[in-house]
Amino acid sequence: MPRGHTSYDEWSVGQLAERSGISVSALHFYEREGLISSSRNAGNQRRFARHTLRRLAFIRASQRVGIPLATIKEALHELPEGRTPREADWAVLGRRWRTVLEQQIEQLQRMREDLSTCIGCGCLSFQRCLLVNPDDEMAKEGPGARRLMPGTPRPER
Amino acid sequence: MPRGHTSYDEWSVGQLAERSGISVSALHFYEREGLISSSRNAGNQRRFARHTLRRLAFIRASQRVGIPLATIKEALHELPEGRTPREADWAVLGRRWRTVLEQQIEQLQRMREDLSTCIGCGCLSFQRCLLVNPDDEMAKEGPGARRLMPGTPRPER
DNA sequence: CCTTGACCTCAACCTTTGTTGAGGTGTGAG
DNA sequence: CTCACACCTCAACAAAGGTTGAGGTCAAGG
Repeated sequence: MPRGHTSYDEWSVGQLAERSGISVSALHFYEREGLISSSRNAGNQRRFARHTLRRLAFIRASQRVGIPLATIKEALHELPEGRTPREADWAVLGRRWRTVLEQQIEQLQRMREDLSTCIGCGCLSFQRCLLVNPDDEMAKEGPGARRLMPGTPRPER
Repeated sequence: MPRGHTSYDEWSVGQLAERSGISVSALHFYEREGLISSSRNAGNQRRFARHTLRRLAFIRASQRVGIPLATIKEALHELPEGRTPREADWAVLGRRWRTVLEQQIEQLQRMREDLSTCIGCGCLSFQRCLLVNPDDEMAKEGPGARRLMPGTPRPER
């Protein structure tokens, strides 16, 4: 360990990567994108506060739900800037995400319904059910990879 | 309508695009990628069989669930090549997708649980719950945009 | 003293899912 | 006959979410 003096309050990228399971390059990327932040030590190396691990947990969890980084970033910007976020601060975000989650679960359940009723019953409305989904907002999105999230606005099609 | 003679059995890209709500460029793309196929008329224009609309419905529906095109393609290749797929053929795919759907719904529900128990109760295991998700396969995936699907294998990290 | 390991920056590249545009063909209508 | 319109191909670009590599710094251990 070349760069000793492992403080209890600050972690290097390497340590953070190891503890979070997120690669160093991804951490750099997240910092560039403004999802996490760090200070620098005398040798210009990043030092992350301990609570960064929570931000990372939140980021990863949100990604698993299909929320794009840009949206996650917005949410994270609602956390207090100066002090270490408390349980209550996270709870606010948690409640917001719950709503999103519930919508997505509903989406999937509706889809599951469609699959069994439209295909299962042999009716002819198969493609109407699947294709012309009445409350399908995603179809209006622009180019690029599609995600489950209603997502950020994009240029017109 | 310059190119008249609208057969009941074959559609031009334009017609298919209009009926499916999928752009012409996307249809070209799907054909290049082998998700749909067409024959050509005398003037080298694409002619799609009527049942292509069902394939498209299936593709769109699958995408809404977060399944990548490569996986959808594989599934579609299980449809009979020669004849027009029947209800029963689609039902097979439908059942497969149901399984995927159910897994994803479970994923999301577990996540919702985690959010309320780990954040809501104020316990300290927040990041353990969210970050070290025991059956999280996605974390092992490579670069690129992440999707909800367990997905196709990728090069090592 | 020199090597080694962790760190730094910056630019280039990767995949997915398409869109956009340039340049060309074919045909039905006026 | 000419125009407009739908179609064709091929190449380039887009956005998200990173990875990879080149070239350089710094401090500890042999």
